[in-house]
Amino acid sequence: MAKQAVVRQSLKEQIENILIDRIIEGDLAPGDRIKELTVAKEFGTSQAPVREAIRCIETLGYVDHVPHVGAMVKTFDKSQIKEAYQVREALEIYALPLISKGQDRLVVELEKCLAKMEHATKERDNRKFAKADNQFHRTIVASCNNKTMLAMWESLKMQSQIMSVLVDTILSIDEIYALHPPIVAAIKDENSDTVLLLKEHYKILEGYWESSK
Amino acid sequence: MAKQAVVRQSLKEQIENILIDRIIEGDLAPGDRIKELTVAKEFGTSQAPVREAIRCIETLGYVDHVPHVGAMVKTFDKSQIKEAYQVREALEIYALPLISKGQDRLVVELEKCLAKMEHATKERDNRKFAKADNQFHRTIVASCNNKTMLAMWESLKMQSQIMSVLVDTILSIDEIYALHPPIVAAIKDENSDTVLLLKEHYKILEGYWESSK
DNA sequence: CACTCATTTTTTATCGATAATATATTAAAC
DNA sequence: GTTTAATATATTATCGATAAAAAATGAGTG
Repeated sequence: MAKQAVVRQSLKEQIENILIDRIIEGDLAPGDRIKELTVAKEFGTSQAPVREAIRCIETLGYVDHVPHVGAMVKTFDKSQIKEAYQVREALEIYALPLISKGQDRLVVELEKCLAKMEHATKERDNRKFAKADNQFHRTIVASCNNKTMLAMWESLKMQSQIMSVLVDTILSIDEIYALHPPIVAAIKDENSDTVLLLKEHYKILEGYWESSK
Repeated sequence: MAKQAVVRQSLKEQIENILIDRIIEGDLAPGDRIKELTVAKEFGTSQAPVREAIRCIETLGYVDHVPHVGAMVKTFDKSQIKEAYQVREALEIYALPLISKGQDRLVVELEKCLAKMEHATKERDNRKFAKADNQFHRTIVASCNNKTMLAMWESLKMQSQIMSVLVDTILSIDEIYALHPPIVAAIKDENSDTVLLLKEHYKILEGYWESSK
């Protein structure tokens, strides 16, 4: 029988997760203030666990914090998103060549993501597309079995989320999709240069927001 | 007249910095427990700011935290250090080619680091060497003007610090030093493949601790 | 009307105390 | 003597209240 894990999360943890969710999901928009006592009141707790949660999401980079004034959801400008994507690129470029031949399970995983992306493209569901796209790239980073690296990559999800908002306004969802199948094909091929394709992918993304300043 | 900045740090911030320092400097060793009220008593504060500080250094990855038990300085095993060095490598490999020709100031900076490293090597001062070595690699990452990337690189300093303890036990300080001048030379040369040398650098490091399991 | 300064309000920062939980200790049972 | 249960102790988790700081308000002055 599967062990029924009794989840006993501290208030701080629960509040932290909820706040992060709200930021990621856009319920808390960049610039919005997060007032400690307001949140505390909402959850029926005291100020302390809320404070701790806020400080943690501050360290995680979700909010800016001015002493004696408070926390507000971070506003990302284009240059910060660009920076985040460079880091993503750096990590993925490192991970990709480590994918040894015959990683069938990985290819299957990536193809699943491709299918989801394609489906979302046809439905013009930007949010779903962004999610599948993220999963695609995450799979690449995860493939090299480096938890530290994966954690770093994931810590950028905030910026990636912001990016996904831009999809289909600045960027065409179809064009982004088109960048991915060749990468999977190259992994299967073994002779192709996967890294080159990935660099191309990021170059094109960068080109888009450079042109839309 | 230069503005005299009145530094007004919150207790939480001060405590956080002090604790991080202690961990980095080794005054708090891996496995050591950090008790909230003990720290609070030491600094003459209440528990609250100490708690916040500890939670922050927890999200920063310096300590592990077990609910209702407390925080202890993280113990890194070899595989985690290996992971951290892979991330360092990934970021530096990305940054290095971006260093365009004629970055004289950068080369000067790197040569300063080389000098410090050489000096430390002769004096057999491992700590000083590790510091200069870190500065060398940090300079490379910093060169690409990506604050996000630099922040990520720096978040690994904990692991790098641990690594420095191993210098001259597992690793010979002279051999590590020898890996660096060629990189600077290659940057100056313009025709040489800097990335290849950097990869070589990390391959050798990895080889050392692989062999010492 | 604009500007300064005092006043009030809002919100964070910190405190001291209590509740909840986990660990250590002891006692009892078999 | 080992195992189980009960108790005691240590420590975190949370609370409610107060202090400190910043921002907003408003009165007075040129």
